[in-house]
Amino acid sequence: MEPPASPRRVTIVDVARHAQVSTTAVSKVLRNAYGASPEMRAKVRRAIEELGYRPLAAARGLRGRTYTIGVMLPDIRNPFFPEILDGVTGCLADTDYQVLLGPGCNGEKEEARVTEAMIDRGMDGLVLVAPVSPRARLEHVASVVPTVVIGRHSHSPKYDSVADDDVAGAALVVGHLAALGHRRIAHIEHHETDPTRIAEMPNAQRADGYRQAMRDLGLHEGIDVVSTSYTQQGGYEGAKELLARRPRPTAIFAGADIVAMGVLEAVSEAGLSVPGDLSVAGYDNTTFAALGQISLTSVDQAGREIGRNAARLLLERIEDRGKTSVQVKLSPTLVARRTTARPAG
Amino acid sequence: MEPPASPRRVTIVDVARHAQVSTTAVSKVLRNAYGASPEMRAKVRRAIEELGYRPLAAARGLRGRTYTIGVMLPDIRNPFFPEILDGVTGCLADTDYQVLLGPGCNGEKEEARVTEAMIDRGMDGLVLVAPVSPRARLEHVASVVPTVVIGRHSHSPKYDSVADDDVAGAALVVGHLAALGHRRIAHIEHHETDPTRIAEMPNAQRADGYRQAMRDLGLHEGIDVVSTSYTQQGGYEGAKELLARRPRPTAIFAGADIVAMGVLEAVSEAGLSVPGDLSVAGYDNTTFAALGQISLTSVDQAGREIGRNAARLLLERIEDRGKTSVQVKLSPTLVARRTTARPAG
DNA sequence: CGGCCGATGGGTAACGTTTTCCATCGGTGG
DNA sequence: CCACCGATGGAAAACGTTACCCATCGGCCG
Repeated sequence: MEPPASPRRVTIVDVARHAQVSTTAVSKVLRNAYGASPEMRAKVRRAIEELGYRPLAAARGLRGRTYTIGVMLPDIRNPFFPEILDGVTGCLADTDYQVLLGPGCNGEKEEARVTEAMIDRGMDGLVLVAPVSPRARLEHVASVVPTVVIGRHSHSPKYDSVADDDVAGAALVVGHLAALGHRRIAHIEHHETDPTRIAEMPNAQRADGYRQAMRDLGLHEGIDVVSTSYTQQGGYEGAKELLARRPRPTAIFAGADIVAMGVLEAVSEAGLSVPGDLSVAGYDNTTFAALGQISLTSVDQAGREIGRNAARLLLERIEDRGKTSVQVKLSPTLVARRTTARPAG
Repeated sequence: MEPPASPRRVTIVDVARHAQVSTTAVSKVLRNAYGASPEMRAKVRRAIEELGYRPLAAARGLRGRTYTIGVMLPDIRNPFFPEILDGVTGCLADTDYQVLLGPGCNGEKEEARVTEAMIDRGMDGLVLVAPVSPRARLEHVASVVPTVVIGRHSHSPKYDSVADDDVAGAALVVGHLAALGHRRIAHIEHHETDPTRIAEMPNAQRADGYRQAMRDLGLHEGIDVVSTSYTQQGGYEGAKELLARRPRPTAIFAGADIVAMGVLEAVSEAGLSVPGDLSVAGYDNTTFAALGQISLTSVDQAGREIGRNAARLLLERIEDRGKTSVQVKLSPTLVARRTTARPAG
């Protein structure tokens, strides 16, 4: 009575038979390959339509491509990453490629597992967003499959990279606060331990950019950096420490929005008001920052633009694996909101 | 000088040769299949280790499984979904299965594209989180590949479903507000148009639960529902409308946290204070809600538990595609925070 | 008119696994 | 001692697609 559970998938053979041509011909049409006349293409396309044929990626992957791009995000929770993803998918929407994401992975081990899994699944290209793995690991991945790395300030000949200019971003914040009249501007950074990564990571760049901007503005004496981590907890602890200073800083530049959230919590707990007693700025311009209740001054990284560039570079590299690597550096912009104002007094 | 770009991947044949056995034997070991002695297993495993062999999922998929589970999330931005994802990956961590995510897809068309893509890629099972596609579509997917649906209150014989008891969740909120002394408790719902979906969608259930709870508590006259959408904008507009009522409601139950964010914005714009002039509650207990600056009373859906259940059911269904379908309904809990209090006067 | 060439179409061997057999072998019950 | 049996191992045929190469066929050039 019931139709059989799995009515066997339509294959390229079915299409070929239905269109009265060879499987080779169908394959050529599928790939827009050379060697098929317009009439043939039309005939085959009709047959594909009529039969509802869809090529099986696994089978394609065995010989050619899987038409799949893998994107590795370090943390799904970070509201900055969806922007990047939108840029990537947007750029790939008109192509035959399909984007698949790895599950959030924090830590080298998880990263390795996910990248391996993607390679095993024959992905045609990988986009690694803010990976924490050492550079050698990234280069190994890139030697196996076309790869674009987002958010690392590295210049590898093996892969392309796209990143924001974090030094400039930090300078924007410092400049903004200084223009408001702040002198004692403190910074909360993410503590980096691994020496092989230290120069490449955005957090290090932001801290460097902060120091440099302070010096450039003649605020050398106001430099004050606390090392915790890019988490809400890290922001809370960092702020606790900074609020105990005498004299107290009049502004805190948190290295990430989530850090700023922790700062705001500590500040409110201390009975101080923002921006009356203290200005606070974040980084990433996440959804949090834009919320009316928070309205956090932050740095916007143009995530969509980053994603778009990454996708474009990846497609180019898939077409020509030997091409010389490219580094794209984009300029962030400042979004001033209600957590920053002139210092009191 | 340089090693060749792609030093050919290690295949099962290499392993077989290295271990001096047949490829069949290696395959058996890989799949823990019957017909291999302990010594043989040890020998093969050693060879795998020494050669760093990893099976190619694409090739496996052609005959057997790809050991890949696809998870479709409707919107990466919604901070509730990562919880579910954690539950799924956690449950699958000890297995050979790898989770891959579809990119955020809002709308039926995108959903169809992503599910098709996953099927084409030979995924062994699918987890669909809060899909908006009509039921017939879901059943079609489920007939092709083992599927678990999260967040739809449907009872299909073709797929398992896991959902929260949204009626109970709404009752928790109403009960909480009523216990605080509120009588005029308004609700902002997501407007559902499609009649085939209406009973299944969580938003409809929440609205129903709200009405029912109000009646049960004798607050029939206080029932007031505004239909907008589950977005910040929807919350903003809905609140505008509700704040214009005379008498004004003393509490607003937003159908989702993101809606509550819009409500808070409108309330603050109107010069009213929360919870002094108005209590506000959300739903989903997202990261937003927990932020100290927001501290929104919300309903926690135990996302991790949902994900865990979904993964478990999916594994069972992969093992036995014919098994009768199961519906799991979990109980939400209320998280009272600082946006709800006794009404003034 | 013969040879060559570009355009078109197809035959067939991969690709790396799993699956379905079949063979062997030592032991065991009759 | 023979037939049978469970345990073990392997040969070979799938799986659905693409890549490589060859065949054919007009037309065109010399």
